[in-house]
Amino acid sequence: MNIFEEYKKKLITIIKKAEKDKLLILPENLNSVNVDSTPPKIDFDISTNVSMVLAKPNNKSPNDLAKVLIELLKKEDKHIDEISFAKPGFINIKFNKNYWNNFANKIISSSHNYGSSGKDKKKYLVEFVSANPTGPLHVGHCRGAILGDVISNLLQFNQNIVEREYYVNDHGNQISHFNYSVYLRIREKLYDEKFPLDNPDLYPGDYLKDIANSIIKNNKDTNFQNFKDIENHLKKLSITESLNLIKQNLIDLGIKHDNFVSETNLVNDKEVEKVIEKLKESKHVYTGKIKAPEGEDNSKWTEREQLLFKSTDFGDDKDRALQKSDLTWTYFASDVAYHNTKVNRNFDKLINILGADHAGYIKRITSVVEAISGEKNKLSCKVSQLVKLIKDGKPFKMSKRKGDYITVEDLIEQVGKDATRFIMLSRSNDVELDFDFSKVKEKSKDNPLYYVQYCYARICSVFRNIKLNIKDELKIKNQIYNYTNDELKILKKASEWPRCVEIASNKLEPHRIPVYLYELSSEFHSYWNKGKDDVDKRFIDKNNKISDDKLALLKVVSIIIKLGMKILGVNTPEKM
RNA sequence: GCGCUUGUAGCUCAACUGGAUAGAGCGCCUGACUUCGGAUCAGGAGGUUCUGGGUUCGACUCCUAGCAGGCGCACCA
Repeated sequence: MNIFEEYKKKLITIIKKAEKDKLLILPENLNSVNVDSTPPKIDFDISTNVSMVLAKPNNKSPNDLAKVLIELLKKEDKHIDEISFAKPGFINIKFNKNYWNNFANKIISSSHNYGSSGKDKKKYLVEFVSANPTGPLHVGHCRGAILGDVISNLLQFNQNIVEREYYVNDHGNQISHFNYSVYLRIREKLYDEKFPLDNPDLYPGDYLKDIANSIIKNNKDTNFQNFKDIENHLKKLSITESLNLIKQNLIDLGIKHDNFVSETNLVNDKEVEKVIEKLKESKHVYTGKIKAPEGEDNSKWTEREQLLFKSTDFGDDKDRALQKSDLTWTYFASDVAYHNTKVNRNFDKLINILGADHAGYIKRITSVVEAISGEKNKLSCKVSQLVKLIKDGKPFKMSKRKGDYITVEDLIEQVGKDATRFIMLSRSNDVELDFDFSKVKEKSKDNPLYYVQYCYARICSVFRNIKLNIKDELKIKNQIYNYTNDELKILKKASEWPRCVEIASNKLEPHRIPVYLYELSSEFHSYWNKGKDDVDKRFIDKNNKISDDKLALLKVVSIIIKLGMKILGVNTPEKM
């Protein structure tokens, strides 16, 4: 139930009828006709730009046109309390009490899906995290993880089918280095050999000691003397160990993937060859040379013939290599194979969440998906920007190589899952995020999460006082309310919720949800405090009774906060 | 050099997918606790939306040319 959308439909019906009656001339399409909420300072409920849009084709000023339209609307719509023209050409409408009664009742009766649009349902695959299985997640991964999870939640809230997937890069050189590092940690433990900390290819982090210990403990019969003999076996063990660390991190963050897809399996199943054959047939793959980038040091550049994907056909600046000089596949090649399996699984839309340092990768992978599927915009990529960690007012640098970074475990332990999620989500994903560790920890009162949770807790406290359970369905016999202007202000905000969800979902911008919830909470807190001076504005009267008007209002606000926080994956405690 | 991305109040960020006088938080100044929970509220100061052009009835938003920061640029993933 989106009141703006409903009104737009109504409006268009009315003006189309007026066209038939030769009262108006309509332009070819009415796409630019909008029905919006009014800015807060304007004391109306909704506004439309229709008279500005129609001004030109009718050769009239918006003002003159508005006079005609206002008369039409007054005649056709019984819910209008007040309607007027405002410069530069808006028509503002205020609804009558009856309208808002119906509105409140509708929200209460549709409490589980208020704001869920359910139109244009699709089947989505969301790939996110996909961090190399070489160790636990760090704070940087965390933002993308939460982003992917909440985008999935949003799409599910709008009744789409969503699969969450993790692509496990368990194949290339980095994994081999990682595996060898685990091996050396095992030798360190078993044969008392020092780990070579100066080798930049190796992973020195302390967690490898834990992995090594665990492998030793669980494989007592294995002889670790010769690396070559056990390399492949050990690789499996190492990957399983580090994936378990990652999975635990994800659980701590409240995230659960449906599938983990292994790169090694794709390679072993010859999926890469299959897709390359397919792309050769469509002339998107050829053998050729790539030029060195200009302006960079290319003294080490050796031009050579190699298998290339023609991504320049799709607007990329150069074609991309599929095969390394040793004739093994590049990361890109197996990712092409992976995306081919995605396309074959018949999803309507694919979504990838990438880290900021992989943004340059987007063009080639969307190109490949277009080449395979023949569909433009089949795959959309979202980049999660860096998280700048700040500790005691100073930037805190991380290095995965040095094993010197804040883990998700630290983060959750110190800040908490809910605060982490809420803060990381409250900024647009393509803006860098300052995450001040000490601030979030110490001054938790300044945290916007608590502002929203507190709003919910206050509502719960009223329910407790009148011996009602917030979780129960609200039963009001006589569903007629008499809201004051202060209360209507909150309902007006509540009416914007479906639009917030719709935009957040269409643009894949979940930060709109926490921003909205904060605003809604703000309206509520403001009203609450008016009760200090004005007894009529308190929810509970002297006799510990509550009016139906106020009870319904509380229920409406609580419903939206609950739904919103659920999308964010954040709790709404009844007491704080 | 090329590509992507960001630039809004002192700081951190929003801005309803082109709308009205650009809004919050923090910080600064002033005020409200015997309360349905002060983790809250009311008010004040604070702006050339990086710059120049363009499209539009209308631009923070779109186009274009710059400026500044970030990320990336074969045989890593």
